[in-house]
Amino acid sequence: MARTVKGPDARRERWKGHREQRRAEFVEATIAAVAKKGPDVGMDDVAAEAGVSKPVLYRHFTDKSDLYLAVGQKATELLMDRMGPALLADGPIRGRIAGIVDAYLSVIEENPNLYKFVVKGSFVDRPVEKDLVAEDKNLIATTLARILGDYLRSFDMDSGGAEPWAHALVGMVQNAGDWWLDRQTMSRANLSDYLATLIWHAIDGLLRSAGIQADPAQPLTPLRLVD
Amino acid sequence: MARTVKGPDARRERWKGHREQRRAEFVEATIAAVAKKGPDVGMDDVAAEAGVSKPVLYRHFTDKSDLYLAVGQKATELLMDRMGPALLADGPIRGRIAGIVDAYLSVIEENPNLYKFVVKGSFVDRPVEKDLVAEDKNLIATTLARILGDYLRSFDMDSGGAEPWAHALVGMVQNAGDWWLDRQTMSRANLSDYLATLIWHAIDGLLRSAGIQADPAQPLTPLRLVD
DNA sequence: CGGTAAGTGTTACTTGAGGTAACGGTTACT
DNA sequence: AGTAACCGTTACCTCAAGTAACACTTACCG
Repeated sequence: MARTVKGPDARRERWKGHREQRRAEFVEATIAAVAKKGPDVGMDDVAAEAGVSKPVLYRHFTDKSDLYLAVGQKATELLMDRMGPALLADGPIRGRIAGIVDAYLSVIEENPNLYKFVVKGSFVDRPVEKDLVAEDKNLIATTLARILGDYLRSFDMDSGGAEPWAHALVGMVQNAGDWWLDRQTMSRANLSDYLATLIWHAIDGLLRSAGIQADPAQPLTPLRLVD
Repeated sequence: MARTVKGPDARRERWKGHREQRRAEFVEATIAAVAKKGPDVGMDDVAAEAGVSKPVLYRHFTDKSDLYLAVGQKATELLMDRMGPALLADGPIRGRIAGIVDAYLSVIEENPNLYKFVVKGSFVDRPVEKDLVAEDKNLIATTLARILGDYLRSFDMDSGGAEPWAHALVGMVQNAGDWWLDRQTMSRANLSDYLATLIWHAIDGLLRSAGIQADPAQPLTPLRLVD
């Protein structure tokens, strides 16, 4: 009798890990199928690529858009794994900027097909309720806004522009990245440097306009006031 | 005999203007239908909105994506009518920047639904061969690159960055605009000013780094060398 | 005025891809 | 032995894009 207490049924738990692994496997299959047949593959194609027939796919994903979201999640992970450290890294400001920009560019350079697939989003017919790309951009922009706001406040400057500026910077890097990905007319290092230069000058200009002379080779944090 | 030379047949020409007018009418109907039923309207809905049945629509548009392109074209016109003058306008550089940015923001502010419809592009199932949004961005970026390149060259500076910077600026304004359109937490004038400030500082910084002191209140052209 | 080339419009169909029903087999906990 | 989870299949349903076929109108053409 007492043994029935030990949990609903071990059979229910037995597969927990397995299901996730299977989903991941289908996500990979989708990416592979997209690489082969372009971004407008069908569910049949994906299933075939996974060596399986359609209903199996639908046991693991409720929907085409569910599958799309899973692929997007995977892409988000790839991106954030690289962006996170770059965003949090400490050090000279100019170098930090270049690091963040280059982290982004390296990810899209290494996974151009996946990137386009997720961003264009033409895989799903109906608009998806959860816009992963927008969420990612928001997450990055929010982080950036915090960093930037802190930075400005550390100089006792008005930080009202931090949020719009953060979103502006995100769009800036993304669009420049898109352009670069299409016609690769310069090296990644070159582009990173151009963009970092632009961003640094913008920030430097903001500080100058408040009468502050910042050194691009100096880290941010040491400058922070000790409240 | 000689009269047969005067053209194939007047009956063929009779409708030329009419067809275009009809297309425009359906484009309007599409915009209206989208406003009513969200961005995932069907062809039936559009036809109904126009007070007509589906095959009529298909006499004027080969395709759903053809209709989408026509709507996009219309949007492009709206945008370019406002951006063109702003881009070509002469005057103090700082004001020019603000003018260009504000021109863009005013268009998306006045036509938010149309803007989202065209940019999200979820109306078409299959990816469209002609990416209008990309084309528009390219056109603007190219114009910007020319202006910026000329400006830098007028100071005998390296203009290699003009192209990536132009694309960066386009993405910057677009993304900030998207963010602003979603949560309208500040006035348009405010955002324009923030963005213009950022851009001006970036440009000013580039010049400074070359030892040039530019005045934001001075127009560009007078500065140009007289070759 | 008869012929014809454009247009107007309709209802009823075909097609293709997303998604489901219903069925049977396998594994391993209870 | 029983059963709860999975594996997998073929054959179907559904819905929206796009088409076929048919009928009527207008006005140029000879």
